[in-house]
Amino acid sequence: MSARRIVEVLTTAQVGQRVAIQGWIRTRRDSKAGLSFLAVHDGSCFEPIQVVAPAELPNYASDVLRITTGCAVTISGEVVASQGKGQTVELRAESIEVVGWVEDPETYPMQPKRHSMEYLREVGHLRPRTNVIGAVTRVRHALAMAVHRFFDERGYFWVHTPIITASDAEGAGQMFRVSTLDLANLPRTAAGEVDFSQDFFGKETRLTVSGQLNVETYCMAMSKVYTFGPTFRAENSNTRRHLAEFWMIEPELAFADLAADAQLAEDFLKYIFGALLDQRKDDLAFFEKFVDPECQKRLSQLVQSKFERIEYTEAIRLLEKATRSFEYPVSWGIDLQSEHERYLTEEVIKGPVAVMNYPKDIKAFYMRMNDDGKTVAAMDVLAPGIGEIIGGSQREERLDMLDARIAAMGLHKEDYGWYRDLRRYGTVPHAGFGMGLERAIQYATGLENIRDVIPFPRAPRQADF
RNA sequence: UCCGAAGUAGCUCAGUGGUAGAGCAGGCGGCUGUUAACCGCCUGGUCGUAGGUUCGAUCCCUACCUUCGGAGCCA
Repeated sequence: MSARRIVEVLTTAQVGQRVAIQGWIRTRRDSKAGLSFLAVHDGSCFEPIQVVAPAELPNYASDVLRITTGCAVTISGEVVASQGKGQTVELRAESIEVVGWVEDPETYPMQPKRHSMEYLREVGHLRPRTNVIGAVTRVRHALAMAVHRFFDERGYFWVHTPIITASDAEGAGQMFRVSTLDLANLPRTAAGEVDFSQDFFGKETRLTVSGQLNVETYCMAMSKVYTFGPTFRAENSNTRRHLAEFWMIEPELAFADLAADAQLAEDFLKYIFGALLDQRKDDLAFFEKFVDPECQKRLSQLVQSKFERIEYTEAIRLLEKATRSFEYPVSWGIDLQSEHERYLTEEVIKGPVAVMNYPKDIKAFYMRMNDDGKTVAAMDVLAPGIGEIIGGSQREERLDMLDARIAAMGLHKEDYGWYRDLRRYGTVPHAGFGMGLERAIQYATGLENIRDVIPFPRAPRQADF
């Protein structure tokens, strides 16, 4: 009998059917009525399956009564209607094989009780076995797959932009160095500087902080493209919202302006969160019950809402006439703080909003200069409960304007040779945005610390597992 | 990096200037178609590290390490 996933047994198996399952023990409860109850999970769904193990099993005393949380098992038996409350069907075991024992149950780090998220981070290799991390894993997968479906259905091509880059001019953010040089014995130039010509790539290289500049090259040929991959920041950020390694989604759309970009962002968010609501009811119900009572409501409201659009200048005006006070004072030209964004989306608009056309001095060099000469075609999508969830812009497609921006920001245009070429050869208006996958998962689940929504968090002083 | 808080049993925590307890987990027994089961007994800790004050420190002081929260940066 080949094994079935537990989700199939719970949802599609008929009473009377004989099936086998394989998984890990959550809990064991014994009844002197001559049976034991085993809760078994295999990751396929939130609910474990209840296995009833009768004392008549030949290895009941020798094996079943020694089973502890964490043991791996193969169990075959008959699907029966449950006599107890809490589940409709259960598996009446005809054979139980313990595939892998827990060698020291007393010190097995996972116990059938609620652990703190901090503790689970310390046992990152075992935390996937918990309810909460299992649920995160399924939610993360569902969102990632929805991202790919969304773009695929609309004719976008997934472009695998490089992880390693020789460009140190990608924009803000400290970068990790990539080198095979012997740190204890660095080659030096005559001037005494490190001689990177002897390094693996013959030049200085680092880990990418964004795939955007690279994906723009494919946008200028494939029209609709996106990146979806790991991104790295060497900032010494010690917060619950930052990672040194995270996954980012960056679509880029040719022959498009800022309005089209904002519409794409709206359609995108509604699609991926709608898919999540549809596919992961079990996990979202868990998050709603134990993590964040608002999470499902927040998602369904976003999916059903019409996103507002307001100008940055209008946003400032709304903030200036707010009755409440802010820690950071508001005036035209400032970058919006988290408290400002939350106020706009939660108390003024009461829904998602795209804030458009920001002052040029607080935005990146590649964003398109508006005719007013003061603002650039940037947009941030703000959502209740989180603030900024997406940031994007129309890109500067005019070479002379781009060069002026590069110069004005103290950058060197010779560092942007291939990027400038895109403006010299068949340039077109184009736009795109970026969204951090982990931020989206936090939004969906209500989990407060970003280190709990990525399998193996990388942060300052944290690279375990 | 800055500000604040915390590090006591496998886990979650309580506690006192005279070297420590509870619940859960684990072991044994009892009971029960059980639902993080329940009841009894037992096992289990050089109280983050290094100094200092003191007759004596887990408790007071200093430094360091780590974690958590906030800020900055941002996704």
